[in-house]
Amino acid sequence: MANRSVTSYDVAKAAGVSQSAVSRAFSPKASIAAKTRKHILNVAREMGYQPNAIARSMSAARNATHQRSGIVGVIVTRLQDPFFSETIALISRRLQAHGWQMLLFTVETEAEVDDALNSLMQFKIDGVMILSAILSDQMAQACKSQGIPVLLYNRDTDGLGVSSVQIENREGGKIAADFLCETSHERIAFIGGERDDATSKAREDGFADRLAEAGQSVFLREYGDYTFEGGVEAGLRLFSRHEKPDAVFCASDVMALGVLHAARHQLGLDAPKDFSLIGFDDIPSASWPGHALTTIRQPVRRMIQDAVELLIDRIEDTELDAVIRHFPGTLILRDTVRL
Amino acid sequence: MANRSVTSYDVAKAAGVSQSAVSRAFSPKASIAAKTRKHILNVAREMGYQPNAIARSMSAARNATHQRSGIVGVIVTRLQDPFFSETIALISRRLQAHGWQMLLFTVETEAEVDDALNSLMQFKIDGVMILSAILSDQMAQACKSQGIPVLLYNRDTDGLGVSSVQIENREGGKIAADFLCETSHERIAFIGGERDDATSKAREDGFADRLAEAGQSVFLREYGDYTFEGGVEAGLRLFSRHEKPDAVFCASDVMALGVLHAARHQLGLDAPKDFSLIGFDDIPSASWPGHALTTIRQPVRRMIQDAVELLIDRIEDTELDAVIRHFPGTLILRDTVRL
DNA sequence: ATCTTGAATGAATGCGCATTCAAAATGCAT
DNA sequence: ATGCATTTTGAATGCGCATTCATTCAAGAT
Repeated sequence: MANRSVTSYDVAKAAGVSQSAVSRAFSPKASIAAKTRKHILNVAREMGYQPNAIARSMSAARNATHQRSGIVGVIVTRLQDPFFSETIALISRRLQAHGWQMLLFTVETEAEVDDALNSLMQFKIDGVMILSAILSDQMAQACKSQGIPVLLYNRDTDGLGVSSVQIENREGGKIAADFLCETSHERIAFIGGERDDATSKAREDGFADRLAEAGQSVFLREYGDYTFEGGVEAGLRLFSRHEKPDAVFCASDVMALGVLHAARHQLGLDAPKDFSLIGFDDIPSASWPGHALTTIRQPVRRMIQDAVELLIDRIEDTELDAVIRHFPGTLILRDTVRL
Repeated sequence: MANRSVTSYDVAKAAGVSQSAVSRAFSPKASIAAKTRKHILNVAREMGYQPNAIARSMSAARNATHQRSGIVGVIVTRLQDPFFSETIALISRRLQAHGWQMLLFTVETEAEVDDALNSLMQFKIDGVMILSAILSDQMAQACKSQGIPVLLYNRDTDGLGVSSVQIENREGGKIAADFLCETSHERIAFIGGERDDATSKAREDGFADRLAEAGQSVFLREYGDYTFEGGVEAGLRLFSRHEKPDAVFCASDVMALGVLHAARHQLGLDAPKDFSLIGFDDIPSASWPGHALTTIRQPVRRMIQDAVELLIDRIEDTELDAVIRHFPGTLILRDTVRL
């Protein structure tokens, strides 16, 4: 049943030319008469022929010219998180715009990244983007020796010699701290993602440092696992204390929304009446009228655009050096903080 | 710079065996002495050798045995929609659990599906899943002739002879209608996705039919483009009328949440006090305390599980017939309807 | 009409692997 | 030991394509 698919030889025979001619007809810059090309393309279309991308990349393997598979690997954690799904959607779009395909690998924990990369590498991907996770020295080395450019998105490179595009997490924490100090808050709490997650920690550190500079300290710290439910729980813990915080800074919007919903519907509190709330990311639902969450926005579009371009540039010119690019977050003032 | 990667020949030489032996060492069921295999695997590991999946699938191309690339294509629209991102996350997991990789293609409109599939097919994917979109007869034919199983998720197959896993959209609409009639609502409005989207239409039709059976009719119809903002706009239009609806059924939760936020914060109305509101999908944020949206739940986990298994079964046994599987939606009663 | 030049073409080759086929090695029973 | 059945091994092959190399062809120059 499953027809073996049409090959360039079949088309060649049908068109009365050689296989080389067929190949050339499908190679834009090849030397072939316009008339011949047109004829071949017609025959090919009728037969439903499509060059086999796999074979194509096999064949290309020996020319230094462009041994590309046309596939970029992307490794992501927490895809169900709105921030990441938005990110992936954008990456996908931009990659496609440049003619690349995306092989997407989801992992549960950072520890799985190495394995994921290993699987991906079997496909001889042209490059790889790793979102909010880091790879081991060893894998970084392996990628380098195979000539596969790596781009870390929202994660420090730790001297791995790979490119990176990231939001300034520490600065973001500082912005939040500055704002809360200036508006005379006194019992300022923090809710992180996971206790030892690098991103969360950087936001926490920047936040705590700036608070210290203002003569304050972090009133309470909780961790909400980067989920809505985690935010709810953390919020509940925070406000169950005798002395309640008058401000909460969350390392992600999803958790901040958890705090907001928990406060309103389980604690009978509200922001900004009873406390101020600041999130991080600026996901779409942060701006919904009922939320109006004040947050630190990541310029996602520009970051993704840069990330994709940086990666592609390195794929196309392997001599290029790794680039690290930082983007500042911006405070988006909405209704969850008292002024 | 870019080291040409290690091949099975390199390993063979280093291990003092033939290339065949190396290949066999990496093929679980091949006939090779345990000792030899172990030795080869050791050498390979030291050299950082990984079989090239591309070449592997090239080579396999001639044996009927298993000409697999190990890649499943997935085509999706509106990836930023929480419902789809959750779906993709689940698909990815399940595919990986079965040892498959996912080549993800995002499209803006259904019209792009054919092109997307064409791109994907160049990679000789083993199968393809298309989410909430349909493909042309022609492409369906092309897939069949190339022996690539297709699975449509949440879309009718229209006699295309491909597999499908879908929620019962008409039934879902009926459930909503039944409930609103039984609770004596009288001015029942509907908000669809796009006016001619098949899914939206099926929900609308089931809804309208059942309303008619109960001697009612759809009070007002609006369309919200499946987005939050669209829901807001549609809600605003609905409630700007002199005679306001006392119930609204939305073809998706995201739109329903738009209506809810608009009502509360721009219209000074609330559900269920001033009107009842029912969504569709049961996305995570529908259950957030501040929303507590009554909705028609899709059993996403089971649907995805079935979808992936159905597709893989057909990949592994091409003789299998296409299967169409329907899942019922369930009314999840929360706080946005008056009883 | 002849020569030169560049373009167009086809035959042959190799990318990295799995598999087939035939040869060699091993195990076992006699 | 000897014979036979198995298992293990290596050489050779082809998957579908792009490319190289040598050849042919067309077109302008003299």
